[in-house]
Amino acid sequence: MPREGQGELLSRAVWDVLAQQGLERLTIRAVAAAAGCTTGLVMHRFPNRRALLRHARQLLHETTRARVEALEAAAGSPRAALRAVLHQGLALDPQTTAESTVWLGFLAAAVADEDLIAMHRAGNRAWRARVGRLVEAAAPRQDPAAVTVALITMVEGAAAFAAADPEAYPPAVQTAMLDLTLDAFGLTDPVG
Amino acid sequence: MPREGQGELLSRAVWDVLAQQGLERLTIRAVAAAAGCTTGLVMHRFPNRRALLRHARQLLHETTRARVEALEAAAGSPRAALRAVLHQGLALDPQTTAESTVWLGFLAAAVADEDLIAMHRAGNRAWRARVGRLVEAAAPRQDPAAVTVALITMVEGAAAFAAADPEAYPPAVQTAMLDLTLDAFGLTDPVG
DNA sequence: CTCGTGTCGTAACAGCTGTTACGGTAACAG
DNA sequence: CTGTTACCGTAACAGCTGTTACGACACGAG
Repeated sequence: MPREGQGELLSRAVWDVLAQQGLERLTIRAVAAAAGCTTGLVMHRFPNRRALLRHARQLLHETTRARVEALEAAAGSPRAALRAVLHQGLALDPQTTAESTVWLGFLAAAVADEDLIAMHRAGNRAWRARVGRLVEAAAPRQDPAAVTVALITMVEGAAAFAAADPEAYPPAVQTAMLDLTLDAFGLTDPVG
Repeated sequence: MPREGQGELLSRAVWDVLAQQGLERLTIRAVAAAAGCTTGLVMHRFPNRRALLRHARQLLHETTRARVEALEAAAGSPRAALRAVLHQGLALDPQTTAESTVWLGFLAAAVADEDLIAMHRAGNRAWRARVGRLVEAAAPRQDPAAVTVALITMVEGAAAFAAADPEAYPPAVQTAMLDLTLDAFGLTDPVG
């Protein structure tokens, strides 16, 4: 029996319930059912429901951060890195669409949870700082700080819109919007 | 006893609970307490909880739409109208900040509610079409459709970020971001 | 083998949930 | 005044919630 990966298993079950059934049905019994176990294992692994949500939230943050760092390391130029990092924040496939829904659920749950809102703020400020560094390295035409805020709010809003209405915001629309904005900010290399 | 305004009174109570206590504590008893009545009045006015949420959701949509239409009618030019309409979508004061939180709560609740997600899509598409008309009238440098998507996703994302972390996204940051983006899209009049 | 320990399923608990049924009461018609 | 009707507070119901207590089982130590 895996003792190590069960925290992660339960956190992924939290994601599944959150993405498919929403925040209101995010109960311990639903999580246990999604994980294929009983509530006994859940309560044995976590002291209470809030701790389970915190772990799932932090694991989501670390997962996306690892993916972003890999993309950033694999990019050939600062501008390519910026585009790749922003690109993965959109809702372009079932994976990232579900992630956006889960992220939104956690944010809505954070309204009444002091720990969740603190985790959101820490993660969001780190994300903003990371994109800010990439923007500065990419040398935009305008103020890098304002450009950074414009880009991250746009990406997150687009992911939320696309998750809630995939037909109205298909991948082509999202990528066209992102590339157009990057170009308007002078963050794309001239074609040639 | 007001028979007419009680639906609106209860819907505003729904907003209050949603903004201050979050989606998880949005119970009929909490709504009744916020409205200063008992559950009997709530269940007499609405057949069930979902109908109450639907009414509150639709009232929020109509409220913002009326405000947007007034701003649009009062603007002197298409570009001024566009900026005013986008400006009111940001979270710049307690009023609009709470609205953003409530909007986000409804969107999170819509994951498991077929009616709410349908209402969101209808409202969002109407909003997108409205901004699209303003963008076209304002004659941007780039593709109006893509510019429209960029602007509405950015505004909604900024409102969500600001509602969740007001210190990191003060009004000056949001407005600077919006004006910078409008300028980058060629949607601001030259200063003179 | 026995024993202890960690793991986890089962069952129960109190509390809260949406919803329903019922009773009182105010307003209004005659 | 009486009777009717709509309104709404009170109380209850079954069901679900998070959490706890307890027992079964596996497994390694001695």
